Amino acid sequence: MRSYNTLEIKRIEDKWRKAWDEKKTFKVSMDTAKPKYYVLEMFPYPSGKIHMGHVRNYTIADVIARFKMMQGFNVLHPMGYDAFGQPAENAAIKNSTDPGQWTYRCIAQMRDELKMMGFSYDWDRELATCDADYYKWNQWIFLKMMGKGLAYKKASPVNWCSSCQTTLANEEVINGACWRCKTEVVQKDLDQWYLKITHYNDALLEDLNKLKNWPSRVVAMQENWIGKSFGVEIYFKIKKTGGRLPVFTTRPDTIFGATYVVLAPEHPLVAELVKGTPAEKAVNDFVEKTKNISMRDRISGDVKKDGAFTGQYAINPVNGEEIPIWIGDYVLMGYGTGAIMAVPTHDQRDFLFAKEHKLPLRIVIQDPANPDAKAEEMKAAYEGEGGLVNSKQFNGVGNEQAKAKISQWMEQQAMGKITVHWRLRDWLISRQRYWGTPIPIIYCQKCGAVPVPEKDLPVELPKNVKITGEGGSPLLKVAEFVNVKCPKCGEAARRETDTMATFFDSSWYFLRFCSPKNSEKIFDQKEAAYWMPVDQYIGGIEHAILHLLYSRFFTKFLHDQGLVNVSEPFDRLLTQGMVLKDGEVMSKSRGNTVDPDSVISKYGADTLRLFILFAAPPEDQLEWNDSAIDGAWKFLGRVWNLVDMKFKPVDAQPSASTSQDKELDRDRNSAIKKITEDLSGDEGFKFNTAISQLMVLTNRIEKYDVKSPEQQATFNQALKTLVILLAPFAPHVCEEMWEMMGGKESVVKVSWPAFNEAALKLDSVTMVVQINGKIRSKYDVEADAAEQKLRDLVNSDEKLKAYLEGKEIKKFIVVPNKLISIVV
RNA sequence: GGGCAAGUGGUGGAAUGGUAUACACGCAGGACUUAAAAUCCUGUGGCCGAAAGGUCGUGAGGGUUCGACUCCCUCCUUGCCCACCA
Repeated sequence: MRSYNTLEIKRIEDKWRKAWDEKKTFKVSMDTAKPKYYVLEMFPYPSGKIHMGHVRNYTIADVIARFKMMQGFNVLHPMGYDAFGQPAENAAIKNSTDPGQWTYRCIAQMRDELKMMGFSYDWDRELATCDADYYKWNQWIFLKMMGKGLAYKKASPVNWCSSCQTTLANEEVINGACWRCKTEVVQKDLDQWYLKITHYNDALLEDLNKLKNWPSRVVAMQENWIGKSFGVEIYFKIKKTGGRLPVFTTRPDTIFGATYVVLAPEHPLVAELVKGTPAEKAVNDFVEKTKNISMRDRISGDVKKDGAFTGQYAINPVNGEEIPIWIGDYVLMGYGTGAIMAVPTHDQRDFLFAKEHKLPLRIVIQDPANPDAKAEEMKAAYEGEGGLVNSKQFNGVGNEQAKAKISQWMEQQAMGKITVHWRLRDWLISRQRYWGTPIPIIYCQKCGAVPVPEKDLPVELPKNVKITGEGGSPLLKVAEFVNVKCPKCGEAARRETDTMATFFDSSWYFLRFCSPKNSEKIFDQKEAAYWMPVDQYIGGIEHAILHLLYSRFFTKFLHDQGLVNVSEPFDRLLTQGMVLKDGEVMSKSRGNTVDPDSVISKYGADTLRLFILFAAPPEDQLEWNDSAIDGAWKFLGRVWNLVDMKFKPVDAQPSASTSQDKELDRDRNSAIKKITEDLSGDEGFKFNTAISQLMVLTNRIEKYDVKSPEQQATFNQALKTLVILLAPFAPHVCEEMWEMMGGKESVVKVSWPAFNEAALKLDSVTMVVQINGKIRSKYDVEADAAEQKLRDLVNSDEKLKAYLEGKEIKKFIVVPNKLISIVV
């Protein structure tokens, strides 16, 4: 008898981790004869220690990977590190170390911790984005995009984080603050590199329809972010100059109700409009004032609508009316044309602005519930539906219908143009930081911005650079990096010193995993054609927009270059829930973390894996519970004891003679069926119920009474099945038990068992009798009993007499093998 | 303001039209032990009842149905995402 205790478990886990490493059990290569399965978790930033969020994410992936291996798939399950980024620089400043050294040290530690969990990675494919042979291909992609006009430089107001001393993408600004450090973001005019993600507006939106196996909320979030809106660009005329003033609206049905026009303070026409007029000073003061307000305050939901009158008028093309031109801080330069027509009666924001500045109102849509409404008496804008009024030839038309009619009419009359506007902006990728991929550009006095020739890639990031955090790219101070010759004309030139946003690195790593060692190409096309798409992707919901949108963009670009044959990278997506402690997200700053290390040293990795999957469905939040983990430990101990003490090799065929034999075989088969379904993921992965089914089978096996060699064979068969089914969840201890039961090779090489439908059939079933919807009796009857037989049973039932006597049976409903429902 | 989830015992959760609370945690009682830990056994939604049994019960209210945690309508609460986007 071998005891089941912490020490023994530690010995077993070490033994099998070593065996997997030495035998390269999880090494995989392309094999067109076998069906492939690519399972991938969002790779970590290597901060050193793994946390429970990682454990949860990677355990989910590992169970799927191992299950698919046992089902006979050729499974690609790689791991790598998203290794560029600011924390390394921050650590460098704090500890005066080199970001590179710090990062590689963290990677080494992280690798050890991942190995402790027993994950089934093909370690030969490991990569880190800070390796030059990885980021070389970042530069390559950048140049390819540039060649297609999809990477370009422009001067524009950008989001600037004064704490991180760098620019940020729109996607990195959360509620007007930096996503990383929560510092308020300010606008700065800078000349920066952009990727033209908007080139793929339509495809990114359209193809969301293909993502049937993504959580609907992620699809909705992306749809929202891309933000397609249909409307009309209406050409107002500026009275003074006769120039054209286009405004964008999604409500052309309200055009006859426009009583003023508002421009964004940043609108290029503002200065020209007021130059030399009495309004000039007031307007310029207002523009200055808005500039100094942070974006966060400007969009803080404050309903007060500030603005200033330009003294100028615009002419409404549909009726020739002259209406005042204002500027207002509620109009944003970044959307539409940066100018709006205001219809205060039917838009709440316009309503508030009109009230604030005493501007006129006119009703053009009649509220059916309040047909005699007076514009002057309105307390709020009416934004509902209704028939048009005060709208000339369109009076009486329903406003939804009027949208189309008026749009078409305006287009015919050349008063405007039917247009589509997008919320999605081009992606700003320049970062004034050191620890990232150098942007492969050389600036020459004569030739301008010259791409570094492909043969000169990678542009290597210089080592031993002093990081001070004092602003400006640290690379600026590295003379031998900056001063180069122009690749075109050979004259002295200057290298770009900004690096790429790290989201660039993670936008295509799943492709590199297909052939990570290829030094000739970004990836081997044949390998990518075989492995892509990722069949199952797993990660946190926090990447619902950023990373997942960028990855889709890159895949579409590389698809268009003919490099990859899929246009969407991830077939199925699972967003796992957060791990909580005491009702709050586990985090260092809250001080409520549980260290996976300490759990592993007490219980082993298998218990941790089992608990984290059992405690909640994968998408839900998971509340950490120190005592509940004992349950997982005890369960593994019970299975262990069965194998250790009750398993006895026997030369006999399984018995099926007694009812308990048949029952055990039925339990075995139904466990196979249920667990196979739960792990298939067709209706979501249900690890928690799969584990409960393993517990049920264990309970049944424990109760089974062995009295003959044949019954020992039945018992052995059930126990072997249990260990096989448990193996993806608790791989170390299952390898050991499999070996104890005579297994010659790794349990992951054993085929996943099939279930026998016939064995699931019950001889007798419990049927429930309902009278008027209430349960009044139960019978054990043979399966598939005829209705007449059930009627006889009901009629002879003494218990039911009280309910049936003297009453007429109106309905007699039989649900086969489940229940009888009687209505009296 | 818009969108998406979710609301079930003391706790995590199960059941997607058919016996609500599977499986665990916790708790209570018992066995083993000098004792404890570990392990094993039994019980465990509320109320009434000695028991048999009855009755109520899945956020609230209504509806469909022989039958509703499940479907429909109205509302409440919580979480997440988006948001002066015209």
